[in-house]
Amino acid sequence: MAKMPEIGSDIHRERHRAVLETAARLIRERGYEAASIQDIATACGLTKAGLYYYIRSKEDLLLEIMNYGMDIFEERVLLPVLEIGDPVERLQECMERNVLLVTEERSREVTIILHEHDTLTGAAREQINGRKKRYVHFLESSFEEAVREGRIRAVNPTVAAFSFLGMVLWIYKWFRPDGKIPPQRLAREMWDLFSRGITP
Amino acid sequence: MAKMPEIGSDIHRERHRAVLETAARLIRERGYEAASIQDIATACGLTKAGLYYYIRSKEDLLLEIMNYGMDIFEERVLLPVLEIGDPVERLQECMERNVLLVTEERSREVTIILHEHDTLTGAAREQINGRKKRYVHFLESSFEEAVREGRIRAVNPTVAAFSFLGMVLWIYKWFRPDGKIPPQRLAREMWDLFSRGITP
DNA sequence: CCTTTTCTACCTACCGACCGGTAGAATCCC
DNA sequence: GGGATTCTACCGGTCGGTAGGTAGAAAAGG
Repeated sequence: MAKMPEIGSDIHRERHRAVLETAARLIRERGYEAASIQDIATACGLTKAGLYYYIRSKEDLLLEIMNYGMDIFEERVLLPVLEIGDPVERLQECMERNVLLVTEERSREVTIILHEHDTLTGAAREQINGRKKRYVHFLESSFEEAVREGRIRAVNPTVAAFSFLGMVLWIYKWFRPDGKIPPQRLAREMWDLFSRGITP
Repeated sequence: MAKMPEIGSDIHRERHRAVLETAARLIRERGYEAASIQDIATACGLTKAGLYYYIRSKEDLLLEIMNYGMDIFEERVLLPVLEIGDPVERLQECMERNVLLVTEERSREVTIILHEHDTLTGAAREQINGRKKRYVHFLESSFEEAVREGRIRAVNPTVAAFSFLGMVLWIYKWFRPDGKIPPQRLAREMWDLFSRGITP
């Protein structure tokens, strides 16, 4: 019976992270089901059995990628805005950071979390769903707070949160890095639209 | 060499449509790659070989489902609003119809088009992309027209179109028919948000 | 009206390829 | 030497797809 190293060395952890990133790239490009373990192993410069030295199973690999992605999201989006006092300014900064996260090349792999939202099962699914829900609740609370303080008009916080998320997260489906709209401008114009609407 | 019936009888066409709808349900529930031909055949009450009497290949089945879905979308959303004179009223009606399309049980299978947006390849993919782009261009033109006529303020039509789409189409990821928000109310509140924004 | 042929709508049985995953040996590096 | 790492070789199962057959209805022929 093969044993998994209980405490990986630094170099092991580094290798493991490299596997996650390579696997994430492939899964984002082809989708989870279409990207086979063989493909992923080859892309990592390993055989299939060699890859299994670093992962427990294909589904666990996906879970690890999603948790890794959520870590990046929280580091680059959620945590930096958490302590902004003004709820409107907080939401604006949050949208800008989130737009940049899903548009910039080096962090686009987080969109696996978006696309494969129904792929995991059981406890793994619940774990990721829990982390996602924290974000939704954060948005809902911020909208509630902004309404309470009279900073925005009385909107339904849930509808506002999911509209916010829809605008921002849908981007991964259509945005092209070589297109006409640079990420920074997209973030600005999207907030302007969300903030003031379309009426004159 | 087996030959496909050139002109299907009415009963054949009806069977074919039933196959599409059953397959669509399965593919929406499990995803295209995860729903096997065997699963689909069994769900249709056929053997695998029997199913192939009605379809040419798995990918062609997906293409047919997407075209079928686009037909329903155009019938229930696009065509009815096409001749509304006022661009703002047109966009509002369009959002409401689109929200209802993706939320109501009997038409939810159209969301396969949304989720599997990168699954098709080659000519099939181009065909569906073409039909999708018609919708994007319709929205962009409507925003342009509304700006030109001074009915809305000067927003970027592309950003407005994709924000509109993001809010509306993201719904399939989170909406639950047994949740707290009925489709009709969601449509109304989402338009209100899109129209007036959040500022007081 | 009855037989013969043709066609529709499936079936059984199978194909080669690939799936995720593993046992156990070989190799590498300290 | 001895653990860490990666290999070869293989497992049973399933994948999309197909060759070829057939029951029964419909059409054609006498």
